[in-house]
Amino acid sequence: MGRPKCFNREQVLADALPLFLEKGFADTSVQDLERATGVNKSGLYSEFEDKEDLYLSSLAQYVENPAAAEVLSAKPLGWANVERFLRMAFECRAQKGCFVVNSVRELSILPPRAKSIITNHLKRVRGMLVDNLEGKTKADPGVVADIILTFNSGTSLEQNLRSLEKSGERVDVFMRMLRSL
Amino acid sequence: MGRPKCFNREQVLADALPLFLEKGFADTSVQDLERATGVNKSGLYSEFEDKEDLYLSSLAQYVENPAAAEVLSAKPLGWANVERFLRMAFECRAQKGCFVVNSVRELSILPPRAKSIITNHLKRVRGMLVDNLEGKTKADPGVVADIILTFNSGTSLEQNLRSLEKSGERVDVFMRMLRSL
DNA sequence: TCAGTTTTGAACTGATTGGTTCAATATACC
DNA sequence: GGTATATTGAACCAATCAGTTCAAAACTGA
Repeated sequence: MGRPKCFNREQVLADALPLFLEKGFADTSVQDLERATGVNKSGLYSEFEDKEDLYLSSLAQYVENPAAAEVLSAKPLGWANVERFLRMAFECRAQKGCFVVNSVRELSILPPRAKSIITNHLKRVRGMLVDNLEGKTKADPGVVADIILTFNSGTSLEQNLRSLEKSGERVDVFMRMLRSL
Repeated sequence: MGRPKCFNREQVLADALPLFLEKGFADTSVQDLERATGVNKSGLYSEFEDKEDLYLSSLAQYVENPAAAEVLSAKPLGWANVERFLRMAFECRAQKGCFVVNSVRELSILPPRAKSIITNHLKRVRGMLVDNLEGKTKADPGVVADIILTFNSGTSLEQNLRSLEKSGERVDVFMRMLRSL
């Protein structure tokens, strides 16, 4: 044994996340990451291969967050879960949008693994949405799930821009639309 | 008079646009812009103050594009216009999403004027949507317009990620939802 | 206390960034 | 054709980028 490292991988990822979330990959410098995490370059590069690796690890940890999964698998399945899922975008992640959504915008300059992390995650959420919709709508549950995901992406994106006021009413009306199908 | 410049401002903006659209502001270098526009640095810097100015000018020209305005002001106003507007996202801009939507993701590192260009544009489109919805829905037309804009943002964003197959069906179902309100 | 092992901070590298400078060049007008 | 004026390309700049190196420091186990 030697000197123990004075940082914790998961904590570093958690500290890096809001930075990547706000500035994206390209405009976040390693120096920024040092400041935000409190870990020196040599520390970071001993734990992660490069900036891309740190970003991907941060993204991977983000999608492992069980919050969304919990909401969508609460019994009994149904519209109530969908509505809670949509409202999470404003409340739970009241920060600055969703890391996954923001990453999509930068896909073209991110390593290919980013795309697979994101598509896997979306596939999982879509599946859970379908489970909640099965038998609850006359329309194709897959298509409805896609519409919900699209609406959610739009919502997350707009958090970079709009004030969140009155967004509750938007979800109200959107849910009425969904239920009336 | 002296030597006439051998490039055209609007053409430069048009050439720069797909580059900014794909890679965003931060990851597009001036060298990239030279290549894409065929105009040398000194040419670019004689026409534009800096990279931000070029980006903003490109964005401003983009939102002046009359395509969306034409679709939404075709007589008679109504659902058909809304549907055509939503389908434009896949067809007309079959490229890689909407410049406005992609800019939102980068707002935090863009000059403040970007935000005002974008909010102005969204306000205009929202107004035109409301005009098309007035009297056509029992719900608040403003809220419905917001939902349409949110859905459209989501759609544009996902063009960075998904294949466009079956997206037509999504619009079909979404329009049914809207009409049933 | 000391040997062995690991982390750390700071200095360093080469490439690239946005932006400037300026002499050479190309044009228009007379 | 000559002259005034404007554009051009290439060299140049300081700052920053991601990433490396390594000696000094800090810890463990004995």
